[in-house]
Amino acid sequence: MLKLEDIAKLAGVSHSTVSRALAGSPLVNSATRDRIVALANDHGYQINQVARSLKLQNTKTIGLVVPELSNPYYPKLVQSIANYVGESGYSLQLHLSGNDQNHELTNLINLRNNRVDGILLITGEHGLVATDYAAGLHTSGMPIVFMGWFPGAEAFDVITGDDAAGARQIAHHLVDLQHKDIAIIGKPAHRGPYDRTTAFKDELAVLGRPFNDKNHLLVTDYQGVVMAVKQLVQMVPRPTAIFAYQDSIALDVCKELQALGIRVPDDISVIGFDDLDVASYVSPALTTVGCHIDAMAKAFVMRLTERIGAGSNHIEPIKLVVPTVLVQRQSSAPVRDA
Amino acid sequence: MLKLEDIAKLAGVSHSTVSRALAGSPLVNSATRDRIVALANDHGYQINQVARSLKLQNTKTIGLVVPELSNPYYPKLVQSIANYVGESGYSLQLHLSGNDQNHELTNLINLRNNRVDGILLITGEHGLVATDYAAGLHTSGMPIVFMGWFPGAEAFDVITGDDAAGARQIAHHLVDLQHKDIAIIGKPAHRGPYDRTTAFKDELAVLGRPFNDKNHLLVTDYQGVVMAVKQLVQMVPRPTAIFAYQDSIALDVCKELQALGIRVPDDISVIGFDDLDVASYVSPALTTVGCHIDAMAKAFVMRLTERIGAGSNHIEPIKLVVPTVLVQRQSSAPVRDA
DNA sequence: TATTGCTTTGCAATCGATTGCAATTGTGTT
DNA sequence: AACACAATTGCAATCGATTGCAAAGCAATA
Repeated sequence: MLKLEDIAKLAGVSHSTVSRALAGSPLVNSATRDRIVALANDHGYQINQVARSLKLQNTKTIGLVVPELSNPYYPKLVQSIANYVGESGYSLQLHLSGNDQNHELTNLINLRNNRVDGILLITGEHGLVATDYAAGLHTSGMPIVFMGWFPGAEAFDVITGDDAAGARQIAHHLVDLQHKDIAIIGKPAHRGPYDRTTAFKDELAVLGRPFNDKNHLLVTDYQGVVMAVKQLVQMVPRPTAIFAYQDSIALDVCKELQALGIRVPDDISVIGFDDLDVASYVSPALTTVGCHIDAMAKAFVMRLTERIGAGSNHIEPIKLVVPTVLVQRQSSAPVRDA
Repeated sequence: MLKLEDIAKLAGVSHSTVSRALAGSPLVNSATRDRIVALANDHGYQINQVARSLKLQNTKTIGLVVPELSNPYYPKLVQSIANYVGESGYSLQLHLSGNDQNHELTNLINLRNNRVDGILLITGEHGLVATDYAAGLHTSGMPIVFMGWFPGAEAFDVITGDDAAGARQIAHHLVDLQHKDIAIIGKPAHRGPYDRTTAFKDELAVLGRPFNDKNHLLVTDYQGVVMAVKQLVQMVPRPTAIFAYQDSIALDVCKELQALGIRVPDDISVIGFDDLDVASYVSPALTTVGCHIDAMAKAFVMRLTERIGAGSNHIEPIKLVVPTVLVQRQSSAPVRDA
């Protein structure tokens, strides 16, 4: 692999001059520069970014920690993030923290060893796991921006979808459709007070339809959904609408209801949260709430590059909340007359 | 950020000794070693991988080039790849070449500048785009493994799903179900002679049901599918089965058929290719062909680490073909009596 | 005490770039 | 011809690690 020195010999100048020439420095005679650039091209010289990084103390690389890619929500996000990172002239180092995020700490240590210029961290079901280490990174000056809520997030740059607002939109939608007996199916909340289900219940109360907590079925996996749906259809009065904590659960719920011969939305309306691509494929297409993932990714990346650009200057942490949109499809309908 | 020198001062030794101690070298007195390691931990020393890379001439990083993540086939792959890459002790640098792969060359140049230890490249619709550059990398000794077929692939390590075999499985399946009037919907083939549709037609001929080429509708986007489906249902005789080149198209086909009041599979059977997650969510669940993505990813990564491990020794290129599985779901059924 | 040999440590070069400063060259002025 | 000044170029230090080789320390042996 050619290095500056080699081009320098070919051109009969010193490696300093080659370095300057390739960087387009005005300190080198333009004729010399052109000659050097031509030589470098002809011989296929390509800079050694590792050496450059060592000298300049930056790597032009951004680290991304994301739980996993099986849940279709993440790939959409990563796609957009990768595009913006690339556009900003950075390379992207991808680390998966895993479903249970047990690699989060290792991921961060790796990123620090690799001296990435900044870190984007997407939290998962368990919020932020490597809290202390992340905080240490932050105070030691490593630019880092989070996506997702977690306790203590106020001290950092955090971007989230407006979960609470989305939940409220769903509440309004169901009330508009005259639903009175409403159920929630979803995992226990790991994201703190701004949780979707909490806001949903609160808003129902505000709208004069206080939520009955025995209608909140806590499930965590497919088996749980199967059980919950069985239980739910036998309730008296039977709920006419179900709010599932996330689309993937909503899809399973629809499947189970249909398996039991119950029609969606004729008998029961089902609403999800996330607006996955799948949501529009299934039949009936799922009514759900989502936010503009690309806009979110853009803000995420831009905020980080700002921090990187600010160098060691202190920047006040901010919280960015991205608005949500209710996407009405076929799985929700007005309640039928009894 | 602490460096070896700093720990050396604290311990009252030279930075060489610290380097050896942290590397667990037997050349340093065990008492000294323990003291140094303790000091390093206490002060949170973390190695500078950039400097290490420069000296050792390796980065412990693998580059991955993949077209995009919106097509749900890729995230599954990337997820598995990322896991195996991590397990092997490497970091992963992710580059998206884009739908039309117009970033492929830039991606490769970047990876080379960054001196990754090896490259995994997943080709897309257009096969390999940056052919010359990739070949140059290969001959210059950069370990590189491809996934997907492209002209001239014989000279490199290539891993593919057994597209041809999968297509043949589908042909058999449809013939078993007594289908005679069969249509294909799919984009023009960019992957050369081993193309899915080609093998499909060939096998039908072998089975005594020669395919009529006017039943092959070439479409490239959603609008195309809409048109094609309209055209198809008016054919005389009307095809009783459709083979879609890939799941995403099959899903759109089902949607359109249903919109026109045609039942799947009662009136027309539809079969896809890829076995995306979505395929099992939709109604009716899609019959399709897939291969074990995780196994494929594993082979992909292992082959690359082998190449990296072999250093500059010449290794014969190999072609790895991963078998496919026919997944029978609800979208295919025996042809009805007229 | 001098010699040998082993264990442990440090010196200094090296990886390939960037850049402040000094040195060189060339041009214009008197 | 002598000098000032600007435009180019090169020297050498630096980034933070690894490692071959020399040197120092120490114990055992003659």
